[in-house]
Amino acid sequence: MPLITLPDGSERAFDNPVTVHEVASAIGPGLAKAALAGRVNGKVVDTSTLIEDDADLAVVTDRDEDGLDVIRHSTAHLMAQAVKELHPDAQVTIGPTIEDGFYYDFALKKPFTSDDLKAIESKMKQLVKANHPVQRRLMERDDAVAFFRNQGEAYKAEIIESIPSEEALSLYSQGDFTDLCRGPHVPSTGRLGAFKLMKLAGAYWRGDSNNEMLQRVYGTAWRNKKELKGYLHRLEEAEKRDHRKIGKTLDLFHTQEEAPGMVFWHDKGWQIYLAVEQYIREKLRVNGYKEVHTPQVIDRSLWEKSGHWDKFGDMIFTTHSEHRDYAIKPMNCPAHIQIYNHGLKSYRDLPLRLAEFGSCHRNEPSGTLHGLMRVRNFVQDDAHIFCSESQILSEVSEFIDLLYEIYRDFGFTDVLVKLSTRPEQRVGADELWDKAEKSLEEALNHKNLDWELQPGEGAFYGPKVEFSLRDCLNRVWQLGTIQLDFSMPERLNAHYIAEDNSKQVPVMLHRAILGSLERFIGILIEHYAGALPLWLSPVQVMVMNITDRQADFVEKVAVTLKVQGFRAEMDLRNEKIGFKIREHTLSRTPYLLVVGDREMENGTLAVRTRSGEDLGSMTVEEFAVKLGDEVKRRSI
RNA sequence: GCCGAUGUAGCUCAGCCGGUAGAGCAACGCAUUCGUAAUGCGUAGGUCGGCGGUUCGAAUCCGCCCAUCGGCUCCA
Repeated sequence: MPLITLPDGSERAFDNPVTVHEVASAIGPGLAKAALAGRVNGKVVDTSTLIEDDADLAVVTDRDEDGLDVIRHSTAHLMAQAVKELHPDAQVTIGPTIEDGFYYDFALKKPFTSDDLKAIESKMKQLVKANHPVQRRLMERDDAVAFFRNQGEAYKAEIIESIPSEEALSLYSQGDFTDLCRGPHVPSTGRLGAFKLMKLAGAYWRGDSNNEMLQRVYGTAWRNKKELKGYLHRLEEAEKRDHRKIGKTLDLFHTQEEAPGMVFWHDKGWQIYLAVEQYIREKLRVNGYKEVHTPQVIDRSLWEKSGHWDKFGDMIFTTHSEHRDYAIKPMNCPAHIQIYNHGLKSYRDLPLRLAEFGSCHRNEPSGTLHGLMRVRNFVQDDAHIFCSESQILSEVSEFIDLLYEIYRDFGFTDVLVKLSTRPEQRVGADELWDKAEKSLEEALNHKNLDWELQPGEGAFYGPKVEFSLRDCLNRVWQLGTIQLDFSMPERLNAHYIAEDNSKQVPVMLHRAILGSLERFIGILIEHYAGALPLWLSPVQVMVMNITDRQADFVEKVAVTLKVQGFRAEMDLRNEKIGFKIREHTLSRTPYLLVVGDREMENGTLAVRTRSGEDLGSMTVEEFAVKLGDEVKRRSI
């Protein structure tokens, strides 16, 4: 006699066990028709699920987030069904939902082509029209293994074998297609429809690069056609923000075949770079860091001692001279320890914070390079803090404050925080790791941050916290990090004399806020779609004449602004003013100053913003004050 | 590194079945001196990513390499 409690608190009693669908029908035929799944005591289940005892039930429709997830998951199954019908020799593996959609991995000798994708999509549409009921049934583990082996589905059988034996296995069938799946799924294929197959990709079986590569098909799925269209439109808009595209059109930087993964900064891009670097330099100075500079080419013996040669040898660029092997430095830390080691240190010297904008090279695998986001030559706002164990918490804490302050200045508030703990391959005693992980966790909680744990993802020498932002296509990139290191100072003989006159090894904190400046600028460009805040804009002001008569006046204005430290340029070309305005608006110059006879007579400027706003006329002095104020406030 | 796709003028792109390349914008020249998102006319510009092969003949077909793009793996 189940008593069903609905989300609005109302209760309905039934004489016999009922399915979710039956409850929905009892409430109303409209709801029954709209039901995609049910949420029984918080767990999402099929509409065919039988409820035997008293329970809370919410009927899940497409207006529910869980409903959308069910749609996506079922669309993945629909795709697998279509693939099996078109390519009977394909083996299915896994097909989860992801943000905005789903993917499914297939094992198939012949690579899919984009034509195959079209064919699969049409087949999916046919299957939707056929409106196959989706049926769930349970199967014994051994039977299930036999069932899938029998169908030539070796991967599925392997998955089942890895599922704990006490768990019941559910199989879902639609038409001739049966898949192992936890579910839940929509009641029938006719409930799907707003989907599109997006791209093909390779993916390793079980995410392990030692395994064979499968073919992954990505798709997107939505509640209805309108939402799908909206999503595709958002994608198109996002692609316009791509920093590689903007970098080209705004003439910021380029890359070329002869130097893969390394950036040729053009003058405008370099202005941004310098503005960012100068800003950070000032922040570091105020916050007790000492800026240093170390060699880019250092004998390999130092990297052997630090342990990097062993672990990352194949990713270190090398060079040699007079029978000596050198590494082009992949990081600054061993060099900073050399500076630390120069002269005996006392506990009174700690914490010692050494910062460097050091150019580092890493031979990243070719397939991973990506615009400014993943490069082989980069500069970080890198620093190493040498401190005692008792100073860790306060140092980490202060670092987090500084990081958020800086992100805010750049206009970033949506920061993802992750704590990565000890990996399998590591150095250092477990007690040390316990302590290190705990102090990071403590610092994060102390700051009331939402953070995610990434077990086993720490560096080989210590745990770390990562701070990430998303790019225009929603891909996550790590920028800031703070990493505890109990190992390298010891390996490289760093010491200090403690209060009790004993010789101690300092703890080293590796930390960066922006991370690689290249990547950070890539994120900046995308975040602002090229229209950087005034203080970062490569050209802040463009002064333009209407006819040749005003050329001298324009030049005077431009020089006046330049002398005051503004990045002002002038455009004296023999072009119509509309043409010039259009060009400099498209190049995202924040302020456009127009000088005609009228202005020249009054000694003023007509001020226009890149967003098309007319700020009226003002004198150069007035404009310079306004500009200076805005730069100082770093207004966005 | 692995899987797949792509690579034509400075940029964006066209070029069917093999017959020695084409547009728009930009550039350059001339005219125009103009008031807030494109003035008109003209000129010039390409070893079709590289190397090799098939062919009477290759941007087009085949092979290898390089780079880029989308993923996967990796990321001190």
